[in-house]
Amino acid sequence: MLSERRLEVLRAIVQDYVGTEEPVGSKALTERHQLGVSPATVRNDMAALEEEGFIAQPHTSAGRIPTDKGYRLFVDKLAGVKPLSSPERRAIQNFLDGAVDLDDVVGRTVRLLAQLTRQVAVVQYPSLTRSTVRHVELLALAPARLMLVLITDTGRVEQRLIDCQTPFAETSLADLRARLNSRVVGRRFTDVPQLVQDLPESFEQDDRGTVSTVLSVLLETLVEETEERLMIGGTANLTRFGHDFPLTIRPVLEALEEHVVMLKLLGEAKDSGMTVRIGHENAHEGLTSTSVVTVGYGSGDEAVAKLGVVGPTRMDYPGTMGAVRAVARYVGQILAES
Amino acid sequence: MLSERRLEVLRAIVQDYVGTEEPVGSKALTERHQLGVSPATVRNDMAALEEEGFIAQPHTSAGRIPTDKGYRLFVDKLAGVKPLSSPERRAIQNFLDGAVDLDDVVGRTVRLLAQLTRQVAVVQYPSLTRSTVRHVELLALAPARLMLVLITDTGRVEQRLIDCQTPFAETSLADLRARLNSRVVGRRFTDVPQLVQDLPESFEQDDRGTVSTVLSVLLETLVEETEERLMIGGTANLTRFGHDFPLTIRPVLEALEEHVVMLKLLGEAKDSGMTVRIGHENAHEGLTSTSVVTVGYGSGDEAVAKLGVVGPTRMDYPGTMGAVRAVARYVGQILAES
DNA sequence: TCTGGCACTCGGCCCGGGTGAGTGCCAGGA
DNA sequence: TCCTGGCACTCACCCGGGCCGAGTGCCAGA
Repeated sequence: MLSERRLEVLRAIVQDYVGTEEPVGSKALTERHQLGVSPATVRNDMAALEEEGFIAQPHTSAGRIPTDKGYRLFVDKLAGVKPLSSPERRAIQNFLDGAVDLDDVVGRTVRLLAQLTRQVAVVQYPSLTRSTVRHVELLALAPARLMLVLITDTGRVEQRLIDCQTPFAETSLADLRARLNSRVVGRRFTDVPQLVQDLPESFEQDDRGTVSTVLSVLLETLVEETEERLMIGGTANLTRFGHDFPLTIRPVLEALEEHVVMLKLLGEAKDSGMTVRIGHENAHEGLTSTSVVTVGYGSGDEAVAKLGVVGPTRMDYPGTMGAVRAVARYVGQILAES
Repeated sequence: MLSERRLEVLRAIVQDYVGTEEPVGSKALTERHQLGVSPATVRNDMAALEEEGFIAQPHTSAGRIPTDKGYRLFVDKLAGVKPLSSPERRAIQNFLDGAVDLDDVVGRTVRLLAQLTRQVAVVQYPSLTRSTVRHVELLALAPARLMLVLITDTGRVEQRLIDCQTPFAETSLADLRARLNSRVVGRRFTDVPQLVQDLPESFEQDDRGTVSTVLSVLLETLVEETEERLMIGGTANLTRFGHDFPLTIRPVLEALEEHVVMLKLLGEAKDSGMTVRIGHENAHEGLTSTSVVTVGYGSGDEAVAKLGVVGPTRMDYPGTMGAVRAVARYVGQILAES
């Protein structure tokens, strides 16, 4: 295994490279860090680190830069999570407290995270799958035209139009509304199908068709809307990516716009705790030169969605992880209050 | 005024420059276009065009490139709007027909427009100001907690939580709901304040406070949500912008993320017909090297919102204008159907 | 008014030398 | 055994000079 000092050298290399964005050499290292040994010794350590694949040289006679494997070791063994300063915490709280509805909460979170980390922020809307029903509303827009409105405990609202074959009496509508709500309010979305299964039978012959239609639209909505939504911001920070722009940035922008891709990415992360995926650890090929830091957040103990940032592999991991974790906590609090 | 031929030369310069992205010289021009004159003559014309500020030289002994003023003349006098091919039209219609709700319509429109023009697409959600009310719903979530849901004729839904000081009987709630709807359904949002002004007076003393609260939240929602929303896509196309990346692209990304800025931009455009703002004609300084093509769209005769694209000043104006106009028409149709 | 000719300009490219950061290796010392 | 100073070597980068060619402006003649 690598000696203590070699790990220390790796840490120093990562820190310097993240700071300067330039390959770091042995002399510069000994000058900037108190390693207690000479450049020559560091060179030997570097040779060993390179042998093991933790660092690499862009070309002969250049300094070293960390590889994905090197960052991985750094994140796992060498880096802590840097807590935010109190002013930063206060700023977060103040900023999030001003939110008026769910869209606003998510929007503010994205902006906050992007600004704090100076990277691209990704925030998933609270998932319907893990949410519960706050209310189901049925409105008659016209004699044979209904609107279904679904409200979740996280404040999300979904609506659907329903065209019925036959008109539906206002009293029956009120009846259906009441029965539907008494069954599903407070229940999880995943349980709804079972809970409403036998509902049509309890209605009169004439209304059964319409009731079935309404239920099928409701179930459809549940399935469709289980596809999660997300919001992305801070893409301007991509310009701080590196020198060789167009080629690096383009696939990243494309991946970010494909929400399906991003959702898959979030889905692959652990449900609880922080996940860091570095460079080629990301399956999507547009993101192989980026690192993704994600964490779950929720209104209670349980995570209802995830948020995170996408940045260059040469990012400030401790700082980023600290910011991501802190933001997730505060968003959780805000959601719990509303 | 400029002679016919000089205009022709300008047109040729714009076309070639847009195609090649390189300064165009007199010889190349005569070779690629049937101008019927020699390079020397063209040089004289170019000198005149430069004198008038329509074209410029990046440096001595280089070809000419159009200035903003040159593009302006091109768009106003020389360029038509290129209609789309029938396959393209069919593709648009097919793609948009699959949309299930308003979010989906807007989302698909953005993607479509971005793909068609290979530029950044901006689509504004149908405006509340110019919309009419389809339905107002009031739900009792708890004895002293209501939810207000506002549904527009374009399918947009807004909701707000209301905390009341005193509980509100279900019958009063139904009463309020009915009276509210009978007054505002089918009316324009801007007319709502007047229409509900005297509503509290018609209620019993006990309920007046709550009714007032509800109304004030309703009016607040109208004001707040008159701030329009928009969706943006195709930012990956920014990478095709030019050679000198980071500096060009960064302010554009920043402007695009500031929805307020973009909304202002759309607001400055004409309500009907197509608007093209070229380079420095855009007030926001992040966008002075871009051109913005916008057009209003709506479910009926009247425009309810705008959409458009943001691209480099050296864009294919006829093609872009054709695509923007066509998409706007089809979106209008889709909205009218729903 | 257009044309061909001509001299001129200047950015881009290639080449070659100098510079310096950084390396690998080795022999000597703790 | 491990660390250190010394040394030769490599190679990216910078800089200046020279060549090339596209493109220009001007002018005299048709």
